[in-house]
Amino acid sequence: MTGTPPVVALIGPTGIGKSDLAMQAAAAHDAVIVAIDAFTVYRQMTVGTAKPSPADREQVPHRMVDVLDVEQDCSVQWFQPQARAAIAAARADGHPVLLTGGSGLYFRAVVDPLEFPPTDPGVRAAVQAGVEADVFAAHRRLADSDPAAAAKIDPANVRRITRALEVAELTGRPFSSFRTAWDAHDSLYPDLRVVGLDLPRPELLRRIEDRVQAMLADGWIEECRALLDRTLSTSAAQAIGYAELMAHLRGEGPGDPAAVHERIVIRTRRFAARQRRWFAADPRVQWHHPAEAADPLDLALRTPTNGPC
RNA sequence: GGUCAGGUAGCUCAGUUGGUACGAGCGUCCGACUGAAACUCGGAAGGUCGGCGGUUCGACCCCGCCCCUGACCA
Repeated sequence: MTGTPPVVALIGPTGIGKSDLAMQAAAAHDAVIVAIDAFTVYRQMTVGTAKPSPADREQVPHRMVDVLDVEQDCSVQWFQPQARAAIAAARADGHPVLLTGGSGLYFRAVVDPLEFPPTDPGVRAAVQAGVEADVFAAHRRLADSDPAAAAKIDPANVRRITRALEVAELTGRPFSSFRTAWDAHDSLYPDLRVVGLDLPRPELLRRIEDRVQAMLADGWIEECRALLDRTLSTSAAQAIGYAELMAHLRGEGPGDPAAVHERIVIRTRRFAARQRRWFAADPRVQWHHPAEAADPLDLALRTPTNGPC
C-alpha cells in the first residue's frame, strides 16, 4: 500500500441501486462510505430515505448518516466541512472513501473548492421582505449591481434573488463573484473518480414505482405518524413523501391513499430527472449501466479518468 | 323506460349574450441553479370544444337526433 487511499464517488438518480453497489465495493476494499445526501442525515427519516440497513452499517462504516434531528435545518454550508472532515479522517486511517448519494449541490460542495458566502437571519429577513414586495423590481436592482448574477437568476425567483442581494449586502462582494470556481469542475481531491449509474428511462421509472410501494409496505407511514408531534425544520419538511404522507395523516390534502401514493411517485420521478440533468453537466462522471459496475472501486481505479463509457 | 346534470388540452375544470379557444391548475418535455437543493424558478409541446345533421354571412356556444357518463324517478 502506497500513498493516500483513493476517493471514489458513486452517483446517479434515485432508485438506481447506488447503495447496494456501494456496500459490495466498500466491503471488498475495507472502505468507508460517506453519504452525500441531504436527507439520510436525519435520524428520524429512515424508510423513505432508503437509508442503509443497520446490518450494512454494522459491516461498513457510514458517515453523514443519522447526524441531525428533524427539528434541525440542514444546509450545504453545514454539510461541506462535516463531510470533508469525515473523508479526511477515513483516509488518515488508511481507508478508501466511497462517496455515495444523489444530492447534486452537496456533491459539488464537498468535492469542488467552492466557498459558500455567509448568511444572516436578520439581513435575510429584511432583504426578503423587500424582494417579496416587488420581485421584478428586486431583480432589476440586482441587474444594476450584479448583471452576471441577474442573468443567471429568473426574474420571478424570490428565493435566489433574495440570497444574491443578501450576500452582496453581507460581504460587499457581488454574488456572482462566488461562482467563479463553478464551471471549472476542478476536484479538491486530485485522484477523485466519479462513477455514474444510469438506466434507460422506462426502466428507471418502473423501479421508482416499485420502490415507493416497497417503502409504503415497509412502515413508511408509521414512521411519518411518529413525526406528527415533532416540528420539522424547513429543510426536513421538504422530504419527498414525508410531506405528502404527514399531510395525509393530518387529514389534509386528498383523502384517497392512492392519490397520495401517485403524488409521491410523481415527485420522485421528477427528482430523478433533475438528478440526471444535474450530473449530466459534470464532465468528471464516467457513466455505467449498473450491471457493468459490479465494483465501483475496482472499476474507478482501473479506468482512466474521463474515459469513454 | 323517464327526468335532470354533464361531455372543452393526458387529468380536473374555466369560458365565449353566436364572430379565428385569452384558458387555468396539475401532469409531460426541455432548461437554470453556490448557505432551503428531495428546494426554488423559467420555457415549451398538447384541443377538429362527444358524433351527425340543421339554422346562420359565421356556431364550441342556438335547434334536432344519436352516443357516452353521473344522479334521481320508475
